[in-house]
Amino acid sequence: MAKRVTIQDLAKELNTTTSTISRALRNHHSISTAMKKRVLELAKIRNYQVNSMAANLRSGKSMTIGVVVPHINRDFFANVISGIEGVAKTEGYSVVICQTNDKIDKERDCISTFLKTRVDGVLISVGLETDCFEHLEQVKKMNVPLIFFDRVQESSNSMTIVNDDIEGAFQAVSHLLDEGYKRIALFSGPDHINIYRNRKQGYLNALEKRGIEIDEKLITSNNLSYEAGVESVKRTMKLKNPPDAIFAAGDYVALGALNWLKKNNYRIPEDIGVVGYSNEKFTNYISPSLTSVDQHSMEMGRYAAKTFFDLIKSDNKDIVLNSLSINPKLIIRESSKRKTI
Amino acid sequence: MAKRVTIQDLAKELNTTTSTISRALRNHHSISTAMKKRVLELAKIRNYQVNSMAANLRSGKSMTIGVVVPHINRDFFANVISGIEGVAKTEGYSVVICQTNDKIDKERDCISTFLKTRVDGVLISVGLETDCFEHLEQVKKMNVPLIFFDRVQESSNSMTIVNDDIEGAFQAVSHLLDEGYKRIALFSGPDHINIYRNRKQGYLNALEKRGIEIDEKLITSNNLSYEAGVESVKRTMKLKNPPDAIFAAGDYVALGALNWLKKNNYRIPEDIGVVGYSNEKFTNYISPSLTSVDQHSMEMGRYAAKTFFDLIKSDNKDIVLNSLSINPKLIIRESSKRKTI
DNA sequence: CTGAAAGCGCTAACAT
DNA sequence: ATGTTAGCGCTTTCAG
Repeated sequence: MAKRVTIQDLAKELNTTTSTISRALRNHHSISTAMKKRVLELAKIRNYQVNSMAANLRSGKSMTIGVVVPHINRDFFANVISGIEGVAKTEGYSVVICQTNDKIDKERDCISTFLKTRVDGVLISVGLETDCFEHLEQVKKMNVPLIFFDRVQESSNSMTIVNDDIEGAFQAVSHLLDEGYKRIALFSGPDHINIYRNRKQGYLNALEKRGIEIDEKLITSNNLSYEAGVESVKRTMKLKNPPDAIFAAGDYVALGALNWLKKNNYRIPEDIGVVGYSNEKFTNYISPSLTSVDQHSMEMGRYAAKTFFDLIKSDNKDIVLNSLSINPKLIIRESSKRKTI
Repeated sequence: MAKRVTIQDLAKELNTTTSTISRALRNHHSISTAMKKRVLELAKIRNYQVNSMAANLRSGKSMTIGVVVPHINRDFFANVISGIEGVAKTEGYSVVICQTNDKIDKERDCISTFLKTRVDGVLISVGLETDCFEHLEQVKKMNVPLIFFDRVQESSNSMTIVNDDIEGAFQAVSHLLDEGYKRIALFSGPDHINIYRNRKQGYLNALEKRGIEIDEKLITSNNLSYEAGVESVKRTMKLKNPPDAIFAAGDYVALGALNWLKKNNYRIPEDIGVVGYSNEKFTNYISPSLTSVDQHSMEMGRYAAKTFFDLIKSDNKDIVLNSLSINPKLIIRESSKRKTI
């Protein structure tokens, strides 16, 4: 690798010192306009690029936020990331993304890398497997701001940006009831993850409010994959008393269920209603289109990033920061709309 | 931010020097096992984390690969990234991802950030807008290895990892002809992007081979979005002599077309066949399921990463590295299978 | 407005 | 097997 141009090279060429070059490049007020102009011009000609490693080592900041998500190829997470990137950019920060595939080992690796590379903050949505938080305790121990979004560590006193998942699920299930469905199954995820426990709670609340008895047989917990949806619906529909609607805590699991139902000649929404969660783009593209709960993912990302910047800018680190909860929004589509019957 | 533990702290505590600590931590052969043990133990107790910024500044390597892709929420790119990450990890490298949303401005930003942070190499799939390559010339000017995958800069003499898109398209269109379709429309992307020009070429070759005349009216170029698919199919089906099949150079544009056709009561594949490209996961989940061309995305990522490591390990930088072309694979699904008619 | 000098935390010759 | 020393490229007091 050829030698890169440094501020020393520029200094030598302009018969000045590195301090002046450094200041000029960063538009410091105490440098004459004439000098700034000369420096900027030469920098351009010589194709100078600041060495962030050196700058950051010196300043003690990496100007980088680390983001940990289970899967980057989900619209929900991709949108959150876009939200984060937008805010980060205006602050001159860059965003480093790391995906865990819901594996706790990969999550540990990500955190470890972030700690070594000295990211200035970690924004994370934990994986399905994550029920132990030592690796995250490390982050706090090293005084790196840690902000959770969507899937959070509740035992922590860190900032969290979440949806009101109880409300989202409540709306979804209430909507199904409004449409005349009587026996609603729940496909959810592991209870140790806040969002799934809350979506279950919303489901329970909605049924309770209408005085409908809970049937534990209709409640399934799985990993929310497409395949899990196929599996669960197959089992559930075999019950003596099968459901006439399914509320799934994720869009992929809902899709698996929906496709199995179609293949087995159930009419949707006439015979059975289906509602998903997260409002992935495909929900709008399949047929019947899938009713789902939108989580304002981009907003969530923006808030998470803003929270980080508020945190590092506040001089009083001891203030108790409230967690933020965003109201989700039910998007009603064909898979649950049988009012006309 | 509290002071982080440094090797100096460890050195002081063990009454030795930073060199010894540094060597012990990196398992240098000239350090006694006893000392290594002491150092490792203390490091663990004190929760020491190497400061990569300092280490990299000193060693002149960042141990980081920068990956630039148009969209992270596409299965194709997500899989390529997974492939890259896998190889990178075995080499002790980390991967930094940056998405451009197909915008050239964002692409420039990404490259600029990567150059500043001194990534050791750049792997890129260029955006739809990218028809000017100054920002990429910069990379080469700074002697940073630059490797293209899928969407490449052809004028460059950099390494490229691509599919044989001509072959992929040829197979797809030949398959449609085999199924008895006569008038096949092409929805492709801008001609200045290699993959779209090649997929068009494959389409032309397949028709030519069967002695079918090309009808320019059946050839559309758009941005390959879902919406573009809707728009294009609507226009194309209004032709006096509409097509009985569509070969789309992307899955999303194919999906837009397919949904519009369904909504307008065309039977697929009976009335009209549809084939997409990239084998996104959803192609398997929609109905009718969508025939598509698999690009061996994960493999492509692995090769791209391997190429990078080969490059930095080879002492003779002047060897001419051949570009790599991977054979795509047609996955036949319901949307094009009407043989039984 | 500009320069001199120290040092961020680590690595790697070059000693011993 | 360990220590000494210099320095990666930059920022930032402190001096002038």
